[in-house]
Amino acid sequence: MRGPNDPDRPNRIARAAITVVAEHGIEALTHRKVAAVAGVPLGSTTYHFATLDDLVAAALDEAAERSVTQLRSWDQNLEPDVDLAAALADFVLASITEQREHTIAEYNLYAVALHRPHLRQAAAAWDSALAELFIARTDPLTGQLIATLTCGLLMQAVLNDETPTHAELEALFRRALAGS
Amino acid sequence: MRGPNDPDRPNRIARAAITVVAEHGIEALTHRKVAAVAGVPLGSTTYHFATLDDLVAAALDEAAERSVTQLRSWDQNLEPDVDLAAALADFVLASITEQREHTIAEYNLYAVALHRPHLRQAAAAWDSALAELFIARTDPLTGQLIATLTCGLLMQAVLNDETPTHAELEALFRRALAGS
Amino acid sequence: MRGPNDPDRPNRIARAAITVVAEHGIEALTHRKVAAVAGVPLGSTTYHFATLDDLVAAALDEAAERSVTQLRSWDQNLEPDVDLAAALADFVLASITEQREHTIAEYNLYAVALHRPHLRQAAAAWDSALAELFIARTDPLTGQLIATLTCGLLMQAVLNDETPTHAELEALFRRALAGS
Amino acid sequence: MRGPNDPDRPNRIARAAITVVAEHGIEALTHRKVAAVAGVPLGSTTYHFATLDDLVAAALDEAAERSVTQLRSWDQNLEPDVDLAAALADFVLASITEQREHTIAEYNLYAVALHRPHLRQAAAAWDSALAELFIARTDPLTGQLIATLTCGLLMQAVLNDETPTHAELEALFRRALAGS
DNA sequence: GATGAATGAGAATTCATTCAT
DNA sequence: TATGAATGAATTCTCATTCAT
Repeated sequence: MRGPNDPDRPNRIARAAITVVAEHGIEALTHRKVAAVAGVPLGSTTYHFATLDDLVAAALDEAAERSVTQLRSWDQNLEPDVDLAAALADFVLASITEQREHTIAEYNLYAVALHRPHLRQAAAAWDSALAELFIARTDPLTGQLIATLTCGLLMQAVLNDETPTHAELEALFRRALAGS
Repeated sequence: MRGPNDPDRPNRIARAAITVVAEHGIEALTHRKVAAVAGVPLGSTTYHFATLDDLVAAALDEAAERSVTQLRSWDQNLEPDVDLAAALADFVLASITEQREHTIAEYNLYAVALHRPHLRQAAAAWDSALAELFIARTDPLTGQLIATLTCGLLMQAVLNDETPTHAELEALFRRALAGS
Repeated sequence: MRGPNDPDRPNRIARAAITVVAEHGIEALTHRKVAAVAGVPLGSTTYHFATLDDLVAAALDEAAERSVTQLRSWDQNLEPDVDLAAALADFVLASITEQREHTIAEYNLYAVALHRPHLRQAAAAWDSALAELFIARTDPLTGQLIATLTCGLLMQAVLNDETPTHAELEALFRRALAGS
Repeated sequence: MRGPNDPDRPNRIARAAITVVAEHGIEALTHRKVAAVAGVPLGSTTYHFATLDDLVAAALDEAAERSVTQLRSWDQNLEPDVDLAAALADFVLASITEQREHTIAEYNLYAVALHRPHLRQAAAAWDSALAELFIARTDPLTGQLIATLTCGLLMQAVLNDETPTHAELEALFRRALAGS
């Protein structure tokens, strides 16, 4: 259902906003571009998100939620006796290849949250979810370490034109997990 | 010297750009705001940086350079027998308190670099400098680990309203250094 | 009765329009604001007044009617041997204090009528009523003089931040009545 | 001189604003219409008058100033032994015929001033000028009476489709002057 | 070299109006 | 009948950029 009464329209608009941010950056996020990408009339974007701020907030929420959902699903699908270091390397690689657009959008939106206090909560939620999940699999200190490391890795990796190898990533995680 | 012939004007403009980005985000960076913050005429900003893109690039270069310079100076001033974990915790804390504006600007500018390939080099330089420096103090794997962890920590810390304690930071670094 | 079937709704909407005009001026009159002030759904304003022009016309009619009604009631309640100059001063004072909002709205709506020929009739009606009434109490020339003077006084008074004193107003009216 | 460097541009824009208001009312005053009437680029209107409020204020000032200037010039050109009642009738007639556009604009702008406190000063200045001038020719009470009467007459006359006759106006003024 | 006036392109946003329900 | 979701048109306003001085 994609007509004027599509109840999913707000979501579609938010997802389009994520795409625009991923492709052109937050400074290129305009109602017009989002409308074009979402395939909805211009008025529809302002109808559902009265101000650009609302749109950014919705996009940030949506991105964070999708991210956490994906992370949890990844976590739950791990084999019981999985090699965590290798699995984490897989996760990071997926995040910067197939999920690249999404990861880039997320970091952009995080950057926006830096100077919009009311968006910080959503941004912090992802960090917390990451940490909690890894803590559950290891211990508080190691979990936090892995979480923060992952955050840094993703950021550095999407910024670099060269994708790190699985071996490099795995070595880092193995090293981080070593002391536990 | 602050007149029309001040040879430091380009730098002053670039620094003003960093301030604007730190305070209002990249999407609020305009020639006008920069001119106002720098205390120079509007025409001066376009004279020295023909397009807004040039200005962003200059700001990113300046931010990265300042950051690396500061990092190196921190490194060189460390006592020979310093406790690295504690020193790193100090560094992170300073980055998110006294240097907060600068750190925020830096992450904003990195976010911009995500979708402007020609800016990525400058952004990646900071990552490299960080890694090299820590590698020199430890070993390749540990150094990379510490560098990436620092990157993640700064990002997370600057996003959170609560400043992490020195103890928490130190514990994380100590844990990361443990296996070396 | 204030539900969907309230037969007074059109009137309530028209009165809300007067309030909006009084507070923010004709250029701020929108269906949305009127709906909010009237406490009715947005659709209700367009249902009863298909276009904004219709709404303005209804507001002008309502304002003129209220004004005339009030004027007549004031006239009928005058003591037989009243001092007309003093009574007129009372009337003007009341118009720019208790009735201030209404007076302001009226002048705004008159201004609108200046370039909407079909609204001029309603606007002119108030002038006529005023004149007729004063003529009945005096003579054609004096009545017209008093009416026009009142019109000017209201406009000037409502534009000035300082309220004229009763004595000033009375003196003016007494002077105007002097020749009769 | 009508090019980009015409120093009279702000004035021309303000005058165009008066024309627009006179023809279509304050609610139709837009930067676009003013630019079209003034024959200047759209950007020029916002360059010289950053907000629509500024433009309205400039128009009001200009209208009030022109009005006062004209009034003073009329006053100074009166023959020493002129019949004031007849001269005033002439003045009013001219105001609603040749000067009709200007008079209408003025009343519109006064209406705007009703809910924009910072514009009221300019509006009140015209009233004061009118009163002072007539007071100088008569006495305080009569002068004020004539001034207010003139104000009311102009308002009523521009609102009516029928122009009052010279005789009617003269009779009113003669009656108002009678007691002096 | 330096400046700031000028302008055209494009932004967010608002809203009258329509129309399905 | 009554509503409010939806949209396209129009508005104010901002600004990068150009260019005469």
